[in-house]
Amino acid sequence: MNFLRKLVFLCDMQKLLQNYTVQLNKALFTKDPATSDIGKEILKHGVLLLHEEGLEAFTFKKLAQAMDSTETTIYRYFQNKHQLLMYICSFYWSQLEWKMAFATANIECPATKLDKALKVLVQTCNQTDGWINEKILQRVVSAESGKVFDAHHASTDDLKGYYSAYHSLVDRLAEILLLNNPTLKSSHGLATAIVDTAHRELFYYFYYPKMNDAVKNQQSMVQLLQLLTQAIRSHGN
Amino acid sequence: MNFLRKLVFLCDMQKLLQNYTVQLNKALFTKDPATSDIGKEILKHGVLLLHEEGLEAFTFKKLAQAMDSTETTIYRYFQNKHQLLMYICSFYWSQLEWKMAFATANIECPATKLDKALKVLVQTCNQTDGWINEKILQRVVSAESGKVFDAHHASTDDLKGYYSAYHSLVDRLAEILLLNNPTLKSSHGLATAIVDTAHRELFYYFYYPKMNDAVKNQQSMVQLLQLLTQAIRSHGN
DNA sequence: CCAAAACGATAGTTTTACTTTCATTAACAA
DNA sequence: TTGTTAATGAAAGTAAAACTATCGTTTTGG
Repeated sequence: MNFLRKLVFLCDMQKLLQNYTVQLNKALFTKDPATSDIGKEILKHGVLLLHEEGLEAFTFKKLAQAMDSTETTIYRYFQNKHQLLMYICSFYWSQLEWKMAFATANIECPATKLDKALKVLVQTCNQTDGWINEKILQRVVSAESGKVFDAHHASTDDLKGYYSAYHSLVDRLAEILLLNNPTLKSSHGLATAIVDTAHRELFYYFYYPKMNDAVKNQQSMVQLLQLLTQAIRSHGN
Repeated sequence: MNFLRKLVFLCDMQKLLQNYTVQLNKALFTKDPATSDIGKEILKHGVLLLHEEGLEAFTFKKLAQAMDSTETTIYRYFQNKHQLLMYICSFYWSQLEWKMAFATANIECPATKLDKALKVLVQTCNQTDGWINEKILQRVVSAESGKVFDAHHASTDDLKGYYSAYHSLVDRLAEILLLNNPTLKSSHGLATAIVDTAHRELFYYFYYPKMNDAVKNQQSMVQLLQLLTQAIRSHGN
């Protein structure tokens, strides 16, 4: 793909994503924020405030002030800040899966498909003018998503819905892995490891750039994942 | 190494670890818990209670009750529950580094050294009779350590000390990686990714065993890391 | 045995994380 | 039009968490 085609491709995708909304699983909200203006305001300002304050210092009170509304209203949409964070993460993952699907569509070669999928995982978002700020969204998810995988969950039934966006993304990658090496026995586990690693790399890239020689730049993130790719293809042979 | 020698090795190591204490960095406490009996009680019961309740529901009040002391006393050692969690994680990492050093000592072959180092990372702890319950400690760290890597830290100066145990572990692994492939440019970044991946695998193994086909058993965790190993050795050649 | 540090007991403050109630507005249906 | 319902806002209140302060007692090390 030459430079121009790449540019057209990216613009096309960004345009399509500009007004991206999803119907996420019911375990993620009390009232679906995607169905009302005020719901979207909660998400929009929620992302910005989470970025400024971090999950610990973030409160519904501050959020209500920031979006010029009331605590009561926010509680009508989300049970607590963790549910809101999980919704936001799921939104991101769902969007990421969409990007991955788009980037790998109509590509026959398994190796190319995998390469493109991995690049999507570590691509930094720069779009700041959509109804949700994707650049900030990515930073928030990379910083806080580690906190949503909890060992102390209520019931295992809720779990499926709660993590469905994440799993959907992982599953898509797992399929691409299998295309590259049909003998892989733990494609799902590998896909999980890869997605998590990509998230961690982005986290270091954004917040600890000096701490980690591997993530001085994006190129090195891609390299790390390619290292994984290499291993995947040769595994079992 | 045959079965008997392996057993002797393990027993030896466990004995040495039985009364393991460390002087951890000053950024991790107000008053060093390793220097008093009550400090150790805080750590011991802290681990157990964190395991039962999870970080969210865990409070110093409950901890004080569990160890038959007072909130005030605990606050004399730790500023808040996050600092306590970080201390506990650092304790674990420090111990893990010790195990890694022990397991790889006096081994010349880089490949064997790496293999042993990786196995230490995904080895499940079963010791429950030390002054600290290692089995529970490992579960707590695998469940909660994701929450200590925060993007919203006070000053960058404190950071070095705050994460020094973690980095020390990563550095040791990075050195072993370099022995295996001196051309590696991002040994530190790779080591970070491997340690994190190992942690994640243990987390899935303990808490989501059915969710992830890769971690049905420990063997598959080792396989995943060996897959990484393979890649590391062949990288750049 | 004395001085200093460590600990416990009690009480108090501020903030968070919610819940409750009721009034207002917008929407839409008969 | 009017009546009904859903959505939001405003205000107040509660329970618990997350500390802080004071002071008396115990422990310990020199």
